[in-house]
Amino acid sequence: MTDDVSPTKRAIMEATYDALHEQGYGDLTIQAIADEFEKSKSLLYYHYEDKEALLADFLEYALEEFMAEIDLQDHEPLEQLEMLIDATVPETIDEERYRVQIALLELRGQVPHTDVYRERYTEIDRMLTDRVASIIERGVESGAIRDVDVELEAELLVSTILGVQTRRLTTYAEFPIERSRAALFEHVQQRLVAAES
Amino acid sequence: MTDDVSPTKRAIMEATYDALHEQGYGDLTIQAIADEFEKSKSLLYYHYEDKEALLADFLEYALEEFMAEIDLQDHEPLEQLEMLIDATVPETIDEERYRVQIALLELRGQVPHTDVYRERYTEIDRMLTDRVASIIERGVESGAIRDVDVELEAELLVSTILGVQTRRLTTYAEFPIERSRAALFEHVQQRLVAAES
DNA sequence: AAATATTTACTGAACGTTTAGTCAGCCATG
DNA sequence: CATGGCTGACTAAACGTTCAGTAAATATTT
Repeated sequence: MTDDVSPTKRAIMEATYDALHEQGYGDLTIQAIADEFEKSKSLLYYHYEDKEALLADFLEYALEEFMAEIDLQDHEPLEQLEMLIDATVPETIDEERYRVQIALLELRGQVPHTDVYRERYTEIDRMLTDRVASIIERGVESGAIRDVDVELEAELLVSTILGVQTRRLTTYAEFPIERSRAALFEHVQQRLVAAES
Repeated sequence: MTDDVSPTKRAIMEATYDALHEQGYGDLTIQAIADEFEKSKSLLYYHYEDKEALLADFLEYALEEFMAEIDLQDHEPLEQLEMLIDATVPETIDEERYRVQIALLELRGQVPHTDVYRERYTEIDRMLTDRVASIIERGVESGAIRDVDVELEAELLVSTILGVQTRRLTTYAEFPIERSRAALFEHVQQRLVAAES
């Protein structure tokens, strides 16, 4: 959907972001989306069969935005891991990233009751974990990373990142994000970096 | 509320659990709660001013159940940490624990739009982190744990636990819970346990 | 290239249903 | 016979969804 989609559908997705941001998932009505949308409410039904279809598409849209953010360049494995942390748990979080993370948090809560959502989150979780695992694997091969259990380390890192992200979004602003970031970076250093020989 | 509450209010809380479990937060209506409740819908309004008040009370109720689950006995610090992991991320998750965790996951998604929720989750987050920190501190004092940055280690462990919990609940059953548990236990060993001298 | 038909994007008003919330009154117990 | 716990019938507003219709763009015929 990233590029090839009609401007109208894109506008609907943006309106859904805004509505979700203002109302939360519990009060997310078609009317609320329409209110954030320049065109009419009925147009939503021209483009989508029903509310469920619209929201399913929105989740895909939001996940694409998330994946785009962590599209890492060619770098050393250790640098890539640090870039990943920096992208998922940035020191200061701008409006754009904030609304993506909030949206994904809200929709995740709906997973236990919507099978399509569960599939999407499973998919993204696996993609992310595999991505991390392959970075670590490259590091092991090049000698930059110790000969660790690759899958285990990937699981651990992904979980910790998600945990920090979630706690940051759902507690007050005083949440010690610098401490958590430091802990994440140090975690990578201590568990993964090969001892100098 | 754990003990001193009327049976009716308790029944309302249980009905809310069931409704939340069947409908999800998005479709959680007063009627849905009443349907899971032996008595009438109007009675809900006899006991609570409105839906919001009922849900606020429910969150408190659910958080108490959660806290009760991790009420650790007197044990060695390292044992306590392992008990904490075992309570929050059990190998197999029974119905009771599952519905508590699901409920807390769903309500957490609502935090960005409901200040009362944010306060509660901030509170529980802080309590949990402080509890972990004090366990680690005791370990350091007794020499069972290395002389680490206590707050940092507590942050890291709490985040990782939440991350594992969340991923487990929002991906398919194939989620490698054993690997995640192993990683958590190993994490405690490797980062916290004092080297034998 | 003018005239006509068809399709596409879109709207406003309306539909039946469901929602949160009210209220007059009932029925047991003290 | 008063009071606390409780109910069923009710309402106004909000809900998701439909639909008849419009105006502009595009395709087809003449």
